[in-house]
Amino acid sequence: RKWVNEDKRIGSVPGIEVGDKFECSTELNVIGLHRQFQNGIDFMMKDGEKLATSIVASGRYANHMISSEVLVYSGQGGNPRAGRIEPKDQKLERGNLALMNSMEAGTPVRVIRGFEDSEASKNMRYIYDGLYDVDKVTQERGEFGKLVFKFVLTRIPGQPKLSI
Amino acid sequence: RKWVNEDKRIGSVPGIEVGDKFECSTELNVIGLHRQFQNGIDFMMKDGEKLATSIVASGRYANHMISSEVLVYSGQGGNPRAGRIEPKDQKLERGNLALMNSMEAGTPVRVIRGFEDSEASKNMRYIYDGLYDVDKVTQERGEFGKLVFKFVLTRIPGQPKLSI
DNA sequence: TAGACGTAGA
DNA sequence: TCTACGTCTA
Repeated sequence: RKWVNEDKRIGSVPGIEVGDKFECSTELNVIGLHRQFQNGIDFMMKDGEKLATSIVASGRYANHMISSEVLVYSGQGGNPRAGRIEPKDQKLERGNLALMNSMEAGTPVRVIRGFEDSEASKNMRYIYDGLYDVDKVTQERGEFGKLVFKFVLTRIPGQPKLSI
Repeated sequence: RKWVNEDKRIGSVPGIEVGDKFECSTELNVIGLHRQFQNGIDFMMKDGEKLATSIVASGRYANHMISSEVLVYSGQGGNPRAGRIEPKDQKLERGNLALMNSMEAGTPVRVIRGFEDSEASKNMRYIYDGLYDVDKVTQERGEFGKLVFKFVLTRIPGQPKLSI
C-alpha cells in the first residue's frame, strides 16, 4: 500500500518530537520516521552513495544502550530467521554500508527504540529517541560464530531527555 | 497489536457484504473477516475440533476459480518461502485439518479474494466473495513433486453476484 | 516456539 | 527478485 510520496530525508522529521510514541511499525512508515517494513536500517541514496536515515532498535539482537547516550547496534544480514537459514557473515552492503557511510560523512541517524508494551502483552511499540552520530564500527564474531558488525552510536547533545 | 476482542465465528460477519473491498490484510484482521496475518486459512476450535472460518485466495499458489462458483484452493504447508525452505509434503494439520473438518461438518467458509490493484502497482487488495462449502478434498503432487491438498469449494447459492 | 497465500524497498 | 531487528495465532 502506498501511503505518502514524500522524499526521504536525513535528520529530524518535521512534527516529530523526541519521546513521541507509536503503536506499530506501520505508523513509523506512514509518518516517514522509518520507511522500511521489516528492516532495521533505513537509508537513502545521496550523490550516488547510501546514507543511513534511521534505525529501529527493537532489542531483538545484540544491541544495547551502554548508557542513555550510547547505543551499540548490530548490523543486518546473516541472522537465521525462525531457525531456518544458516547463519552467515554479515557483509558491508545495504544498511551496513549506509551506516558506515554515515559515519564517514558525519550525518545524523534517527534512532527509534522498540519496547514491549507492558507485562507480557508482547505488543511491540516504538518511541523516537532522537538523532545519533555513528562514531565507531567494529566487526566481531556473534553468537553463531559468524562476523557481525557493531555500530556504536552516540546521541547528539542538546536534545530533550528521553523518558519512557 | 490487539485490535478487537470479538469471538471468532463461522459464517457471515455482521455488516460485511459480498463485494466489500479492503485495502490491506490488516483491515481483514481488524474487521474480523480473516484473523490471520500471513496465513491463508483461518480456523477456530469448536467442541474440541478445528473448523475453518475463512480463507484468503491471493492467487499466489495454484488456486483458481474453475467458474464463478467453484474455487480450487491449495492447502498450507510445505511451500518454499523466498526459495529457502525445502519443499515438503503437506500434512493434514492446522488449516488443512480445519478445512477437512468443515467439509465433514458442512460448515460454510468465508472466501476473500486478493487481487492486484490495477496495473503493476503490486498492491494487494481484497474483496469479500461470500460463503462457500467445502465439497471435495484431493491430494496430489504439486510443482515441487510434493503432496499438496486441493480443496474444492463451491459458492453457496442465494448470495449476491460478485462484480469486481 | 514455530508456523504462515504479507509488505515495502533496493 | 530478494531481503528484512514484523506480527499474528495456535
